[in-house]
Amino acid sequence: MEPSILKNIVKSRGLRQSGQRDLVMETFFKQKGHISAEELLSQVRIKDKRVGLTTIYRTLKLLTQCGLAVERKFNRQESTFEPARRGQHHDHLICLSCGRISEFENKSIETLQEDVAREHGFFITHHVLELYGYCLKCSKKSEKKSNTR
Amino acid sequence: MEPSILKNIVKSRGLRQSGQRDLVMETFFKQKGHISAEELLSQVRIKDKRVGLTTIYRTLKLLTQCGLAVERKFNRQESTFEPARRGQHHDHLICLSCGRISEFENKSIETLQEDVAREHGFFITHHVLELYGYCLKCSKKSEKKSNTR
DNA sequence: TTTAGTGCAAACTCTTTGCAGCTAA
DNA sequence: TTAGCTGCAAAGAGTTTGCACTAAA
Repeated sequence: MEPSILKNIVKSRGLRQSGQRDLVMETFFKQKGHISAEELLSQVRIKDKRVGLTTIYRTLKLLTQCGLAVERKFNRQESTFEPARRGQHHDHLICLSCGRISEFENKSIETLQEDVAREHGFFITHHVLELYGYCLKCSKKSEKKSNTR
Repeated sequence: MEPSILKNIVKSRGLRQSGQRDLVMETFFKQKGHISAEELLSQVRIKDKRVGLTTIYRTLKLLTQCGLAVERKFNRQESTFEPARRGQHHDHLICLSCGRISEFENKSIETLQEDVAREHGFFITHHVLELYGYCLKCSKKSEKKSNTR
């Protein structure tokens, strides 16, 4: 899916195709979840040890600018990136224990957001909705622990 | 309101009362909105030029740990802090043009969030809902500009 | 007198930039 | 041949930490 779009963008912007960039992009789109620059680097370095962090950042920036990647900052300092899926907005559940990130979509919430915006004379371009807490697995674990205590 | 709570915390933790910390806290609770460490420093330095950024960060951390302040990261790298109001959760509208932050509360959205969490077997501890876009003033400005163009 | 608090400078984390060499077109 | 691409090292921004000094109790 992505490769052709990518090649067009690379061409139309007068950019060059390069081995490193191809590898970074390929690796990025192969994984599905949220990945940090550092994590992507170590994935990429499995195939080519010479790639630098700078190239990772530059490629991710390029992808983000083209709308092919989305940058997010959850809890932490560091950014994570995920492949953009056209027209498919979604929000996130972030487990504070295991760090797992799941996604959800809820049209009713978005409608209510628009209502809020209207009341405030505000025009929404985008939003961030992140639910922090504990996933099923981690809730069960801590339940067990507190029972046997 | 806050001073007594503060003094109790300071006492109960074996901390000392100090001029700088008092000034930082006083300045912080006097303003209502969202303020960055850097901004708070310049406010504080109006009254006492010798206070350092370190003290600001240390005091804000203390307040955050005590639950008297809430740290938020909107768009940018830098954190902003706001006085916590007990039991009063609210979410934010952030104008991308003028940077103004307004607040709202919407129980229906929160109920829907709980529904989503239940579906995923997820236990929510807290959430972040930020609506980015343009406030009324800024929308009007850009409208004018594009009309006269 | 003791020990927490302070400011400075240095360190740290994550990200970006300058630069000289490299390489696709 | 000529730009864009690269990795490295250095620089940035925001925040934290080590340290010697100061000051509250």
